[in-house]
Amino acid sequence: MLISLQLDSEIPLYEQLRNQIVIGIATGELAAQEKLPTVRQLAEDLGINTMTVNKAYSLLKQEGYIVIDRRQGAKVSPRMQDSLEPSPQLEEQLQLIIAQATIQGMDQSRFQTLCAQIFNKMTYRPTHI
Amino acid sequence: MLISLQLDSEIPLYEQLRNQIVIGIATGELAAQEKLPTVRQLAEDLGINTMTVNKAYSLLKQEGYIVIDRRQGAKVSPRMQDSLEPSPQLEEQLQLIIAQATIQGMDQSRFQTLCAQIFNKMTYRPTHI
DNA sequence: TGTTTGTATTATTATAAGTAATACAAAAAG
DNA sequence: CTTTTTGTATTACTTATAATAATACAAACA
Repeated sequence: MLISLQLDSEIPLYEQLRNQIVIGIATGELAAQEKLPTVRQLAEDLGINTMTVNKAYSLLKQEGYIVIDRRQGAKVSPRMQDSLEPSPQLEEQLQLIIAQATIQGMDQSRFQTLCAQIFNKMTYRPTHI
Repeated sequence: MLISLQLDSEIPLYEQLRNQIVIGIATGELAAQEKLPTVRQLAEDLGINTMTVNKAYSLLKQEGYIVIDRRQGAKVSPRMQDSLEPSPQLEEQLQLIIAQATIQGMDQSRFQTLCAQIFNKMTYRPTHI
């Protein structure tokens, strides 16, 4: 999986890394059970510090996106829990985005078209038991 | 307009303030041409520093959401420019949100229902010339 | 002429980001 | 058992940002 970091971004490196891995999981570029690079390997590839990668991995682990074995390394979680209701944070973020889009003159139909295009790239399916 | 800040949030105060004003404009709670409180007044009401409010106002001004006269104070911009295409930042943020929603088990139809609910609260309409 | 407005300036404190150098425990391989 | 590789914990340092504080200033209006 290709990861590109913007060093001049206002978004912290560990957060950029976390976000791209989340997107990678959702698009299917990172399959379930797939093994992620080691923190040392990824740090070397990206030219950043080991602890910065570790911070991203720890965050992903805490959020449930990946599972970490001491020796096996980091793997994509087999599946996420189906939340019956959208998380409040998701709703807040979405409200802000829609507010900005509205003020910029984007109407609902164009917004939904954009959403549909993005959804079409998401091949992630929770592994039902 | 009611503004509530979370002091223990990881989101900076000036950014929370900026976000809530943007949402207020989109929902119509803040009408176009409406005068915002002075930085001193708002700072006192919220119990925060004047410069923190000023930072939020400066950001909103820079983004085009409000117009500032030296004596008149801050007003909601009469209208925003209709951007023909969605801004890359909007698309990036939306992609991340949809990725997270997908992994959490939310499908496209439920997502669009949520979007529709939020859109229904947005009464902002650009003032066409 | 005052008063109120946003703003510029300077300083201080606290927190976060990023890097760096190690060290350690667990697990697999030899 | 020994070695190697894994994530992780620790400590330290530098830099940047957030927030507050106390002023001061120029523009605009009554």
